[in-house]
Amino acid sequence: MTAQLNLDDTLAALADPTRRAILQRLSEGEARVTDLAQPFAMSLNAVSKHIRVLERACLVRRRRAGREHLLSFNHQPLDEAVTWIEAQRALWTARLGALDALLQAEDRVASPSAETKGPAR
Amino acid sequence: MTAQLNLDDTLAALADPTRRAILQRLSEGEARVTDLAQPFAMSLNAVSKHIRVLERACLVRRRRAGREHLLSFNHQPLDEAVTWIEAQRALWTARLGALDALLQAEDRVASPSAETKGPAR
DNA sequence: TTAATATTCAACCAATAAGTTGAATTACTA
DNA sequence: TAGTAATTCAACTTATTGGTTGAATATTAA
Repeated sequence: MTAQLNLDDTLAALADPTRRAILQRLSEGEARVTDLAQPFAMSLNAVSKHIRVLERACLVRRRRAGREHLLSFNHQPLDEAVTWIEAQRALWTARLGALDALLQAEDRVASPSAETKGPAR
Repeated sequence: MTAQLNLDDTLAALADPTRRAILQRLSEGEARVTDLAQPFAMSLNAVSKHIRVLERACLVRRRRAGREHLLSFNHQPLDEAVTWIEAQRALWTARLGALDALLQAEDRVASPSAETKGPAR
């Protein structure tokens, strides 16, 4: 029931400027729903909904203290997101490396002797 | 008109497993729309739409060669995304560092000789 | 020229997202 | 106890998403 870590939810949660601003605020420390809502031009309810999205993505945790709900930042899903993105970049640069090696190999073949390739004419 | 780099679009584009799979494939090299669609259980049209979303996010580029459209991976928006995420983590750990320092300072006051500062009582 | 291939465009549908307003719940405070 | 504060719940609206099918547009091949 703990709405386990899920890249789809994490990235979707991050894909909204309001939610990113909320997270940014929370990465400086705990805050109440009302505090989080204050900077925004939307209703408290709207912010409450955004918070719920962040919770579903496990990016924020909630602790109740009387009538106040104290939200806090959880970095764990961010780690997962970065891991995925970095893996893509790694693949990409690996491929560029391989391509580069290939081109160099072609050079070694193409330059010394002549006339080996080309559409000629 | 080049649909400039935008974190919202980037993260929203990444928040879908089909699109991530497409990107993963493209990070190994160029491919046609049909090639990209082949592994999926959905229509070609659906994949075509996913590609359009990735293009809007500048995560893929398109080059036409006759009737074929050759798609390729562009890492730049990923860099931006990682930059944002890392910034949050940095804030977070900075705050934890500060909190830690604070707690240590309190320790120094509370345990040994006492009486150097603090709200006393 | 005709047929097949690669791709998009257009219209549609169901589900979800993002916001609203108003009412309900729960916990403090005077 | 009565009122107010902090928050969610419920219902509703509008826009977007992710998928479908069928037709249109180019380009290549027979």
